[in-house]
Amino acid sequence: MNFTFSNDKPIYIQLIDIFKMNIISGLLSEGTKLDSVRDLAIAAKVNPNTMQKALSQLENIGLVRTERTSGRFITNDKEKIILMRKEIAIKEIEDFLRKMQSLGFKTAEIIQMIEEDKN
Amino acid sequence: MNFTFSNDKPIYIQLIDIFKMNIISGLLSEGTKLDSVRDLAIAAKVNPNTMQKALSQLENIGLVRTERTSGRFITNDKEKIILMRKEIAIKEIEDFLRKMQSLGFKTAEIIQMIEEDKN
Amino acid sequence: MNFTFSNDKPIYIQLIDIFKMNIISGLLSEGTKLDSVRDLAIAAKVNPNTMQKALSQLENIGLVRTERTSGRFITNDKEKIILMRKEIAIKEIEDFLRKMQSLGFKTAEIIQMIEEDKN
Amino acid sequence: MNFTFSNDKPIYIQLIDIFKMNIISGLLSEGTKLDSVRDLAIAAKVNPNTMQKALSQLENIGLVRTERTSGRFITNDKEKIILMRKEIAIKEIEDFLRKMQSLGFKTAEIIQMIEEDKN
DNA sequence: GTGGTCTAGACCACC
DNA sequence: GTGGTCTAGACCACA
Repeated sequence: MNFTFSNDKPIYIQLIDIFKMNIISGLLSEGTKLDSVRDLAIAAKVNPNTMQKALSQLENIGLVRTERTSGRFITNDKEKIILMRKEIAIKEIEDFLRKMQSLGFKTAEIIQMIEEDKN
Repeated sequence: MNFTFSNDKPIYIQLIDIFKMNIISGLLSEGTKLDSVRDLAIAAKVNPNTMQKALSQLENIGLVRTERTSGRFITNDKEKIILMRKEIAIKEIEDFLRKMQSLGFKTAEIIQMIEEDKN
Repeated sequence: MNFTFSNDKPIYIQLIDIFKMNIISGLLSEGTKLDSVRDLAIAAKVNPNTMQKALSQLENIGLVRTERTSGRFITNDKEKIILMRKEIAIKEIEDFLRKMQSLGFKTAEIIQMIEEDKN
Repeated sequence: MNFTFSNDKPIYIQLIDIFKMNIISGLLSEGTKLDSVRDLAIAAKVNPNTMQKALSQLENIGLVRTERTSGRFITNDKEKIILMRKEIAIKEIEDFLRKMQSLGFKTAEIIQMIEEDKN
């Protein structure tokens, strides 16, 4: 797992995003057992409190489940993961289009630029 | 000029963005004299120092020129403005594509979703 | 660190210069952790905001790196420091020669005067 | 006469420097009649008050003499001009050497860099 | 405790 | 009146 941080957003937010991405991409597949908070914190070179905060938010969203005695696991709910992927995509697209439109680009232009960027 | 702020980003950053957009959109055309710091601060319902901070950063980027005792002006450099629009667009597109790709979407899918969103 | 100010230049500019010189001279070596804004402000007998302004400009130049909650550090990039020393020197030399030449001195004369001054 | 201004120093100071340089270089030779404040102000694209301030300081130093009815003249005192040239040169050299030495350059290095810059 | 942001209000040089 | 600087002091998120 690749942990690199920018400093324009709180680290725990960036941790959450990293986990989300790794779950969606399948790098962390359903049911996988996570390392301990302490080990994860060490791996990410982050304060354990920060890692803790990220994980508990992931738990709130339902992407991670805690079992008191045996540790934390990625949810088994495959539907949930697919749904989240869709939700994030829609949000990203809308944000993107809104920004581009306020820059004065038409949808056709935007698509063209994406086509070009592909190369 | 419409000043409304969210609270997820510092006000001075939002001010910078507002000015940028107004410059790009042509609402503030090249060479225009800006109102005084104090007046702009009043208009935005913001402390003069906050407005000053935003404006001096705009000056650092080269979008605004300060004449010490006569006021601030939008750059005359039309090229610079066009360039900035392009730069912002490219940055937005790349960010967007990177995110979408790490969500596992192919360019074709992305374009299709944009097409659909249009409606 | 010796903080004394003249009043022909803004304090924050003088602070920047002091830090630069201390970095170049090695008094603040690469990677060093700086004291907190508040402590530095006290040491320099200056308002924390003023110190902050100086430090954030040093960050813009890339001489200082900020870690959001753990403090500020001198860059680790030794090359950058050497480069900066060189840049400042070149700028000073060019400024100096330009002035001397517009006073009507030839390079040979200038060098001779420097030689004499040495004694 | 070439009037271009930076904005790191007051304009009237820059005006004074420009006049000094032009006097020393001989572009304004001894005894020359200056244009009126108003015309000079127009030529320099500067507020007449600013030009006035510069000229009266030049008068204080004795480089310019005002004759109530017929206008302002560059001093006839050639010695004074030569002296001033020398003074400025010495000051510039000392400033320059002080700065270079605090950057850690030895006199020999400085001279070498000047030699190189010459090309 | 750390940096970051913001407000309020003052003073200054310059034009 | 203009921008620029500085102080004082408060509040916040983050670690």
